Amino acid sequence: MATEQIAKRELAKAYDPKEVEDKWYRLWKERGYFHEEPDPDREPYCITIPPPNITGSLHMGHALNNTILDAMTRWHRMRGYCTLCLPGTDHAGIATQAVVEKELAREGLTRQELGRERFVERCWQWREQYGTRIYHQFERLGCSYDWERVRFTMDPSYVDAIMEEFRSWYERGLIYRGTRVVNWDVRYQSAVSDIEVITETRPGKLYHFRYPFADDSGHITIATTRPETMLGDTAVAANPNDERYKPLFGKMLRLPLTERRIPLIADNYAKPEFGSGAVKVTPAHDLDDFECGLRHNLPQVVVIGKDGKMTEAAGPRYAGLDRFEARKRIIEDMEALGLLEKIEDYGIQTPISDRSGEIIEPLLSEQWFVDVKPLAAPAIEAVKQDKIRILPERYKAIYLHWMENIRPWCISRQLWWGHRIPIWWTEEGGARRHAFARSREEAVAALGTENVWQDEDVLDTWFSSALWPHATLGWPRQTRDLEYFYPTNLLSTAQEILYLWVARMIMTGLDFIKRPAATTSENDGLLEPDGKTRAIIPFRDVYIHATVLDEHGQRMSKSKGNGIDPIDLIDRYGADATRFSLMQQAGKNQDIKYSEQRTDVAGNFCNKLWNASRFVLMNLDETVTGQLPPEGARTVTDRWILSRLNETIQTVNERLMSYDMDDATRALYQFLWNDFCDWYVEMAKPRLRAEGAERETVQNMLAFVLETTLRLLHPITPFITEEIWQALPHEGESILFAPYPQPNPAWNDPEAEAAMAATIETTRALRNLRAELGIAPSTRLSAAVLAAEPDLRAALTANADLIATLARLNALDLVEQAPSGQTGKWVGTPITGGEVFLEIGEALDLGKELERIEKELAAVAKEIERAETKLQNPNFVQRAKPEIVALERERLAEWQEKRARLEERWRLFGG
RNA sequence: GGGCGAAUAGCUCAGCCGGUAGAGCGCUUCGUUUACACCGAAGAUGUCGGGGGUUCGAGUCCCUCUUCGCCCACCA
Repeated sequence: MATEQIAKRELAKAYDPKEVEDKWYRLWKERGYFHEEPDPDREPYCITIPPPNITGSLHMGHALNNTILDAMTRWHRMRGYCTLCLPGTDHAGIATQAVVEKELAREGLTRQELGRERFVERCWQWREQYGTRIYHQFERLGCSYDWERVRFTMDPSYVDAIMEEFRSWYERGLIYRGTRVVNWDVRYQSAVSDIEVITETRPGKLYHFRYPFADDSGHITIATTRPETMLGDTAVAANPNDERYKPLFGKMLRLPLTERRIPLIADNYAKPEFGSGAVKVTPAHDLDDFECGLRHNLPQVVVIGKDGKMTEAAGPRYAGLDRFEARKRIIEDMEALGLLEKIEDYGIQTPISDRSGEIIEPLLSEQWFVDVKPLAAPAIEAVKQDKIRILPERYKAIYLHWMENIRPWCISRQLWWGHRIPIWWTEEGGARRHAFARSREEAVAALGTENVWQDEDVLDTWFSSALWPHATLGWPRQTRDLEYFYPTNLLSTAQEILYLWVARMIMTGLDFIKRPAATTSENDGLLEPDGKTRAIIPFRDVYIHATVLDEHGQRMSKSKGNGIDPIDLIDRYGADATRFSLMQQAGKNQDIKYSEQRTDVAGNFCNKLWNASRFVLMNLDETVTGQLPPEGARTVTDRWILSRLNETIQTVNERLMSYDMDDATRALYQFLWNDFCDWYVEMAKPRLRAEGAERETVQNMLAFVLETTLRLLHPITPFITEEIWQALPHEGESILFAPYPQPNPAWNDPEAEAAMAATIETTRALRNLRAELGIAPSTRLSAAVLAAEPDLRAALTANADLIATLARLNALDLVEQAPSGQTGKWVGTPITGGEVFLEIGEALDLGKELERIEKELAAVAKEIERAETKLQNPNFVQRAKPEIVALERERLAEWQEKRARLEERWRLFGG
């Protein structure tokens, strides 16, 4: 196949991304290019991709991230690393349960009607059917992931890892059962963790209620945004230093609408400056109140149930009402009792469940928690010591701050889809006991009775994804993959899951993966207190990519309908263009306003590459090897393009290394379009018309530079580069494994760069003259260059013919002195170190030419004035760095010379 | 309430260690020159958000204000 391509040495006339991309992806995959076995003779490079939810389909954030991941993978593969990029998916507890429940609802069913077992079966069916759709989308994007190593967070081997994690933490007492106020999602009827709650300021009301003293000696006013919780109040608190309440502490109040008597207590939690200074305390429905309640031994009265409806404890008048219905009735009732003092408009900080969008109900309930403090300590150290690098650097501080203030992690979820908590219970004589067990048998053995049942809850999805890097590589088994590929190299992800996921992977990695210090390097992790083992980091670099927003800077969301579908972009512009445009915008920025115009531009770039390649290919003889011609054969332009290429190679490698993909992409764009196409290819044209050595040299140069550029571009635009590379003379079976270009100091050539700069300036000056005089490009003229400076003369000697061709002239002569006495035939304009002239025949309008010269003179005068002012400032001359002063003097001299030449022409034309 | 980021041409964005403000798109004028009109050539376009400060010199460093965005936070 590949050999047929080589023999053809041509490309289709029009670039069709779809055809090229489908063909190559199939081939790469068939040939197993993405799969590598551990190779001890090479360095490993490994990425375990952030597993998308099985409910997910590719969005722009995925497209950006996976382009970055694949580009990094391809770059390292080409650099000779033994490379693994491991894909997978996440079972996504709440999200999946939600879609399956929705599906059931269409059939008129609820999960309760179906029963747990059958519901979980339905979830599995769903995942079989739709759970891997996104893999195909990754393929469309060109991701070179190892499809032989895909992992799912509910694979049996992955479950082993979760069991091991749970067992270890449970046995060490890090997992505990606790009764606390948790964030309750009323829609899904499950607890969610703090970081799955988003706070929104919503317009609302602040209600001021009066609570009378039990002895009818007056009342205390309290304020609340959630009146329905008052039914669960078990105290009113005021600040111990609040003079207004000091004499009253200990007195009892009558809680309106109930028969309850509650005390006025003193607690620092009450802020004297807020409202009346007194605050109602509802230990069962507010985290602060809960803690306050613990301090004062207050009863906890649950008045809102898990379904969001009022409980029996709320009293017969309210029980069974929805929480917001109850709120209305309570306000009415309080008003009727004359206990509603006032209602104010108020912006309420409202907790919203990230998943369901429901208002979170803080609720007292029994849950499983992980005490993460001891796990956080090493995770802080590893980042502080830069064993793990977090980029852009600003996220390091954010991470550290969060980790240092980390709170217990609620890991139980009242869902059915997920990993059921491996805890078994038994009850004897009213006393309950529990033990860790992977199965009923283990449970019976552990608890010593047949009367056992498993905990009903499942684990937080992040409890499983926290193990991703090592569990996907085989842990808890000591596999070859784990040994070789761990620690992984890069974790690139969105900023919103820095805490949810990244922090937790760092904690589990360091906690579970330990290796003998002697066999590891200092960079691999943290030395344990015993001095003999090392806790190993999960990855070396964390890169936080930008958020992709729409072109108006709005977050893309389904409800707003402003999302861009990357697959749609790929269909219309090609995966290469989509990837290129994403990489062009992927740097250290916080967000990307994505406009389709960027993809369009990237598509044009691919097209340009395609056509330039067609040109090169159609000008190659069969004998061309694509080897770099020997130094002696290279012309100034050849040396120049090599020098430019070398700089590009250096920039691209450096910038990829620091995750400045935007800079790398820009450098490639500019090199290919401006240096290679605009100048080198144009200058190659006349040389290709020559015969023999001259033609052969330029053919080989074109092939060599283009082939190198393709390799440089391949991580960003994999498909088009493979297609063209196969048609060019090349070594190897696929560009995937071709060596990535490395800088070669020998190609660095300031002399050639200077000569080309002069050539370009001269060409432009001539074109500009022509355009300003309105001479049709088809009119052939003669021109002359007066090279007053030896440098300019040297630079131009070799390129005069090329300049003539590029400026579309009959001939360009290098002359000793300005053509004079021929007013009306010659026009001229100064350039650096000399002057260019165009012989335009008799048609010149003298008045117009004078005007043109005067315009130029005015511009030059401005520059001279600026430089002179600067140089006349004694402070500048004395204090600025000498080389800066010298440079300024040089510039002034240059401008003065230009002025002299212009003035001379002005006089010549009768000014 | 804390923290972070952004503000540069009409639009989207580059500008590293302070030393003559750049690109792409759009715009104007030309153009079928044997790769490309998804192109080429020539052009026009800026109080670098405001105000202070440091400096011979500030888009770049410091302070401050304004606007927008993000993250964190238990204020009823």
